[in-house]
Amino acid sequence: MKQKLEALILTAVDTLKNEGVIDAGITPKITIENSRDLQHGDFATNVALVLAKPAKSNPRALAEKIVAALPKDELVSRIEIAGPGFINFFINPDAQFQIVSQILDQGAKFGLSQTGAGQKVQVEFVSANPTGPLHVGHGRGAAYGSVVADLLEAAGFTVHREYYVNDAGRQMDILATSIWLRYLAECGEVVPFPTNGYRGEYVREIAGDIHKSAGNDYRRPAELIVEDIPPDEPQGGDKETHIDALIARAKTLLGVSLYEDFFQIGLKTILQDIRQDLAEFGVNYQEWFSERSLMESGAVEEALDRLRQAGYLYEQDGATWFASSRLGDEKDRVVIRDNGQMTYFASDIAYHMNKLDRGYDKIVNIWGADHHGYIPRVKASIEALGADASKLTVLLVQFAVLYRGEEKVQMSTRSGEFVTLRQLRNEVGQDAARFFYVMRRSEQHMDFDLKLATSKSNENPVYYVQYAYARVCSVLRQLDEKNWERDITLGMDNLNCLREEHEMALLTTLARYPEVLERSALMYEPHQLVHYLRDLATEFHTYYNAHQFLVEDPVIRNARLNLICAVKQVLSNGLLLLKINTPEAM
RNA sequence: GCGCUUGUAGCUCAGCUGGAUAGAGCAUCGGCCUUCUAAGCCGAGGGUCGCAGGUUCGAGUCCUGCCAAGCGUACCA
Repeated sequence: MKQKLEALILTAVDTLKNEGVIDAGITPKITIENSRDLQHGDFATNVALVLAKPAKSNPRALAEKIVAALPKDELVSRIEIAGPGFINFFINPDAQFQIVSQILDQGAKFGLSQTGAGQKVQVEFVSANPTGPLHVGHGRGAAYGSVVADLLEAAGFTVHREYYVNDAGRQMDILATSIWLRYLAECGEVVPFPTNGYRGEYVREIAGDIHKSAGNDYRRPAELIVEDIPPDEPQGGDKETHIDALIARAKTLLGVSLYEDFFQIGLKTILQDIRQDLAEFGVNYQEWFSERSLMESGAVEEALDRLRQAGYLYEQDGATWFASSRLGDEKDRVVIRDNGQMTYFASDIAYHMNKLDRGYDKIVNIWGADHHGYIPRVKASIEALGADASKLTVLLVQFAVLYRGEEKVQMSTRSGEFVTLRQLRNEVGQDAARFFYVMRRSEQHMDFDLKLATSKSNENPVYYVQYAYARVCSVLRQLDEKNWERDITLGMDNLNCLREEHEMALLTTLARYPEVLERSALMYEPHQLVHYLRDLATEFHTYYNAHQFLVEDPVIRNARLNLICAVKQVLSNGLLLLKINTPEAM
C-alpha cells in the first residue's frame, strides 16, 4: 500500500521536475506514515514540507502542486492538504477489504517477506559460561535472541543460530576443582571450600554422582591438598591466588587425565542442563561452537599470526599486545599473557575471524550489557584482519531486575541462591516468561515483576492477547452449536458490508502486520511485534463488545466471521513467532 | 575521571529514525454481564517528555553542556 503511494508521489515529483517547479537535482526522501488520527486519512506524507526549502516555495502551495500532479489511482478515494503542508491520503475502502482474503489465502505465511532473501546471517546469543545453570538474566538474552533470529527468518534471511561455549579457560578450571573438592567431601576428606569456588547445589550433585559411580578413585588425602596452599580471603590471603593454587594442586595430585575427567563431566553435565533448559524454553540452535576447538585446531595462533603480519601485535612487559587503540579502542589489549596463556580475547578474535570466514552477510552478537566495553576491541580486531567491521552488529541486553510485587528479589551467584531460568519458567510459566522478556526494548533496564507475571488476572498482559485469540475460537464453536454453516465465499463477496468504524480500524491494523514484522526484524526489535499484537487484540476486544458476529443475516455474519478469522490468523502468526501458545479456550 | 546505556503520567513502559492535540497497561474514580467467555468494554482524572541552551517551517526524537541512575573501565572469563 505504502509502496504504491510512494510510486504515485514520485511520479508527481518527476512531473514537477519536468515543469521546472522543482530543481531536477533534488531527490526527496519520501516518508509515508500511517496516520494516527483518522481525520488525517489513512496515510500521510511530508514531501511538500521537505521539498519546500530546496524548491524555494511555501509548503502548502507546493503541496497543492504535488496533489495536482498526482496520477489518478483507484486506491485513493480522497486527498487532502492539511496543517503546514501534509498531504493526507484516504484509501478507498474497497481496496482495504482485500486484506482479509489475502490473510486467509496466505494463512501462516501471511506477513513473511523476502527482504533478506539470499543473505546469510549468524546470530549468536546467550553463550553463558557452562559453569552453572542459566539464571534469569540469561533468560532475557535467550528470549530476545531467539525471537530476533526467528524474525530475521520471517524476513527471508537464512539464519544460523549459535551458542559460543566457553569450554576453555580459568572459569572451567575453577568449576572442575570445585566439583573435585565437593567430591572429596563426599569421600569424607575435610578440605575448606574456597571463597571463589562455585558454591551452587548443582556442584554438589555432580560431585555426588561421580562419587556414586567412581567410588574413591579420585580421592586424595586432605593434608596433601592444603599443604603450602596460600591462604584464602577470610584468612587474610587473596582468593584468586588461593584458588589458582588449588587448581594447580588438583592437576598435580590427580594427573592430567583424571583431572580432565572432572573437567569433562562438569562441562558435559552443565551444558546438557543448559541445552535442555533452552530447548524447553523454545530456544534452539544450529550450532554449539566450542572455544576449545579453536585452541586445538590452531585457529587462535592463526588469527594472531594474521594480526602480527598486519603489524598490529607487539611485545611489552613479557606479554603480547594487540594495538586496538589504533582502531578506535581506548587502549591496547593483551592477547598472550606473560605466563604464556592466551587471554579470552585472543580466542574471541579467532572466533570472529572464523565467523567472517564462514561468509555471513551479517553477524549479530547478542551480549549482556556488562560486555559493552568489549565492542570496540572486537570491531578493532575485525578491521585489523582486513575485514568489514560493519558486518558485525552487537546488540546489548540490559539486565532484568526481579521483583515480587514491591520487593526486589536478591540474586547472588556467589551464594548459589540466584534465581535460575528454570525456576522462573516453572513459577510464571512459559508464555508469561517469554512475553515479559520480549515486550520491552532490549536496551531498556527491565523490571520483571514475578507477581504480575504469575497473576492469572486482568493485570497480566499475556492473557490479553491470548484471550482475543480464544474468543475468536469460541465464536466459531458457538457457530457450530447453532448449526450454522460458515460460508467463506459468501463472506468474501460481501466484505464491503464491513463499514462500521471498528471494522475499518481492524482492516487497517491487519494490513500493517507485514510492515511491522519487517521493521521488527530489520531493527532487531521484537517488542514492536508485541505491541502490535496488543493493539490488534485491543481493537478486536473493542469490536467484540460493540457488535454481535453471529447475527441472523448470513451476509453480514459471514463477512464478520471472515474478518475475525483474519484477526485470528494474524494473532496466531505473531504469537507463533514469539513461541507463545494460542489457547483455543481460556 | 573517561566510556556505554537509560531518564516520558503515582508505577511499568510505547512513541513508527524530525511531523499534526505526547500514548498504552497497572493503580484511582464512575459506568456496562437474561444476548458470541467481564482474563473483556466504555468514560474520567493524571505530563515543564531530567535541566538549560542550540539547529528549523516543526524537537520527546538531532547537536552541545550540565544533573541523576545502571553498567563498564584487568596480563578475569
